[in-house]
Amino acid sequence: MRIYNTLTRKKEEFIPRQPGKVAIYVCGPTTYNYIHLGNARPIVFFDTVRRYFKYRGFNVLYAQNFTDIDDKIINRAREEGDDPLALADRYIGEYFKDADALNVLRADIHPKVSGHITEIIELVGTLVDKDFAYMVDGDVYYNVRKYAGYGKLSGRTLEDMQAGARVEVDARKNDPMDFALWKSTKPGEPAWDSPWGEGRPGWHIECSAMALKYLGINFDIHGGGFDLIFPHHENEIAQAEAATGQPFARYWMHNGFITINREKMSKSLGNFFLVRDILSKFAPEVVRFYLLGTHYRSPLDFDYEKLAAAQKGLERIKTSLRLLDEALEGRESGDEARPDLALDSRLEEILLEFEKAMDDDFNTALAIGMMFNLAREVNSYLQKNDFPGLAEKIASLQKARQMFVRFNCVLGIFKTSAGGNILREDKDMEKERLVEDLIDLIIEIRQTARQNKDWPTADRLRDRLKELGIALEDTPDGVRWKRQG
RNA sequence: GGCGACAUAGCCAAGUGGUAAGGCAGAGGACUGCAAAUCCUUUAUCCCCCGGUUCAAAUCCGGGUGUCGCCUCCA
Repeated sequence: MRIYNTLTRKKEEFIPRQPGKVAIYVCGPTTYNYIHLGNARPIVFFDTVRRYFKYRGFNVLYAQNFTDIDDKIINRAREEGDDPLALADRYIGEYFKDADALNVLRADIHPKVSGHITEIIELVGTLVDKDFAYMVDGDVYYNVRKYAGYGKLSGRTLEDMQAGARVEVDARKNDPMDFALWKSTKPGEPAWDSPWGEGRPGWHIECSAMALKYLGINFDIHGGGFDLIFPHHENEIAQAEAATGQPFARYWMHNGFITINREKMSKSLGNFFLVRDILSKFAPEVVRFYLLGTHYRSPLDFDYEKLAAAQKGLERIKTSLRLLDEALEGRESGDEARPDLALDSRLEEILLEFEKAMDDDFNTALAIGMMFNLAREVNSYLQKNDFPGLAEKIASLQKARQMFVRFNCVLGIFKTSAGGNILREDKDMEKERLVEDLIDLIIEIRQTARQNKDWPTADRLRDRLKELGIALEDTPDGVRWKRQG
């Protein structure tokens, strides 16, 4: 497998710290609001990375943190008259609602800052002891001039950064780029005792402390959005490597932004779309499919038209799955089941291409292309062979179905049951069943009309159903229906 | 001011030296009572522009134009 490493600016062969194991840390959200689509991209992408490692047989240790102590949370809590930690907790709950909907698997560990104050204080203490940090009025700052590697991730020198002169000058700091490890308490803020007085952690120290605690030194992959390269990840490296004297993480992966009219989606610009608002208009599988349709390092421009186009594409894959299921329904693979050699070798090719795509820096866009190729092979085969008439040769079709499931295991687009069946949204199943029965009834009536060549009635029923979002399809084997829009 | 990324058909989007995946939209055909779905065929002589390297470049190098990002909270 090859991974683009921000640290070296090139694709490198992935060599795990320990054979067969991979430890991944991804920077999670600061929980003071619902997540927007820009937040969802890394969540979905790195979930896919993790799934692929598992698919490749790795033992995966996956950690994603929550920042539950932060200026923005404190401000928000003040506005709402709430307790900051309670507010953060509430939004962690909301986060899981959105992430679950997008079929994001739970991380092995979801550490929170508030639960790791001891580790953080210990790490800050080490940095102070080793003279990488200094105290001013109860604040503790990291001294960037003491760490020779500062800037290696973002590819800048301290001189480069200061040329911008956008850093506010704080005379108390040794260098304008020095950043807070520990902030002294202010009235009304959550605070903890420390050797430097009451206070709370700075933003960057938490990830160094928690990643070191759970994943250890020199762990495999650290991920997050491009905007975290500097200063967040640069600072994480400076803290961890100064404290341990060892490399922090081996591979740094950063996803590109979601844009709106080619401009970064961000809270400060106010051009963001909340995941739950999008999910009120489109199925979660469409959103996930859309997010994975572009390579993770490229920007992805969002608007509802593009989501609609993705929905139509996904529809094609679902149709193929449905046709396949219909063809296989009631058939068991027995002794008479022979593979179709031509189809088999095509399937094999597609599988290899899929894995090759994923091996090459997680090229999910190409991988999805392979899903379309698979759909075309299946559809074309069923068409050519007039399949429901053929009792044998189902072995290859079963293999094709298995491939859909395997691809889905990695991409996580459809929710699947334990048996690998791809399920539809299973809310309100009872109502659902009634609706289905009613539609079947209407279809029966329409079939009678058709037998009587009463086309106006038949067409009217079909048109009315269409208005209600139910599309009918007449086929030689009977009538099929599906939801539309 | 410093650093960096990107520019592929009407739209979205892979492809980083060997002669342009895939999807959406469009066109023609098969199938159909008409549709839908599906299948088949078709849609970029060419990958922002100009130079260079090479037997060979969308892909490498130099220059230009444009768009975006980071340098401040941000996924």
